[in-house]
Amino acid sequence: MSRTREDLVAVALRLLDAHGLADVSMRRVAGELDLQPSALYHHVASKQELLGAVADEVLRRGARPRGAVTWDERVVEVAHELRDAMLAYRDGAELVSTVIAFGLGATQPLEDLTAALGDSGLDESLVPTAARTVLHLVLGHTIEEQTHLQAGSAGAIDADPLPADFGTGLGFVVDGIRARVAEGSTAM
Amino acid sequence: MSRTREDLVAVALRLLDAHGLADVSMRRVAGELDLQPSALYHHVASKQELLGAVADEVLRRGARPRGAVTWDERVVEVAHELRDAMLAYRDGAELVSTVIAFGLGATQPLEDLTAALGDSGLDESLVPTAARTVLHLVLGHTIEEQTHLQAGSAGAIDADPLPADFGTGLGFVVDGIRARVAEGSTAM
DNA sequence: ACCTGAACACCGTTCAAGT
DNA sequence: ACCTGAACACCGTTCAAGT
Repeated sequence: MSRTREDLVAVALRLLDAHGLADVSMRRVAGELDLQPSALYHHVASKQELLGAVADEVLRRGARPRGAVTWDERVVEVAHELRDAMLAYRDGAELVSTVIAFGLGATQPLEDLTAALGDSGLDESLVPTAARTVLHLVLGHTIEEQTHLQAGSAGAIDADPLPADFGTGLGFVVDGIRARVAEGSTAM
Repeated sequence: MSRTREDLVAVALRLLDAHGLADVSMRRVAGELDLQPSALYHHVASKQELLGAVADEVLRRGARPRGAVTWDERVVEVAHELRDAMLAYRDGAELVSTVIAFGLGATQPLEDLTAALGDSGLDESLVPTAARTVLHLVLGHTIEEQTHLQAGSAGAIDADPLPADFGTGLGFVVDGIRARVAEGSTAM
């Protein structure tokens, strides 16, 4: 039977979780599918496109029902969902960050944050910046957290404390946005 | 004459700025110095160590005299210095972020932010998280800004607006930290 | 449409041997 | 101490040819 794009994504995701991002190569993916490397290019245009699809799959699998009603609780909810989705796969945070940086996928989190902040009453010219500020914090924190966790699980005496607390860092940013929301509404 | 470690760093920095991070390879650096690739390993232990030294050099060259006296002005000053230092070299933000993530250098910015926040009156247990929150924002924002600027200079009709404003995003974070400082001092 | 086989132009790193 | 030469074990991508 002929392989599908979904087969490539599934194999790449398995290699990612088992061996890390550095071991997700086109040649390895092809080998797992008993194909020549060149055959992959019938299903994806490039390795970057494949990684984009893998990142989207990581986020899709981490999707959860949302319960928050206020904008600030919604932002915190989306941030936690994103973090947990990335932590669920080895090198997940590095993968998603890379894909976002190169503009090849993983656009949902920014859209969700933008939607939540659109309901905040924040001046609409500030919404894109606020959404990106939250996104950058979540990505940066989670890369650091995951590196730390993976380093701990492979060796070390075990479980020294994380260098930063996610909820606290997120609180700084949300509090800063909230202050600007209040400022805007009193100026009206 | 025999080459020094500083020669490798200088060549790598030149390749970085001229061709981008992807073109900084051990073989290219060796070629520029008329050396065999294996000869580089007499001066650095690995490519990662060389990139760490290059990142430190980028930051060293971007160092400026500091004028701010209050903790919040100092944080903003350090943040702008870091951003400008990275923007001064092609792929500078990606390089510094990678080096920080892998723990191979570029430790000065976090130290500077930690020092500034140590004078804020913020509960000392929150200082590491606050410093990292600022650092993650600066790195994430600047990677995005530099990608956008480099994409614009290579092609496009030119200069569409940046997706986020640095000062505004930094303001959200600093305001959030300031709110916690105020909270701590009233609780005392 | 899907795949093979072969090639092109590369990588980082190790190690015996030379001076 | 510093470097060469050769090797090892890889990369992403293209393209003519097969079925």
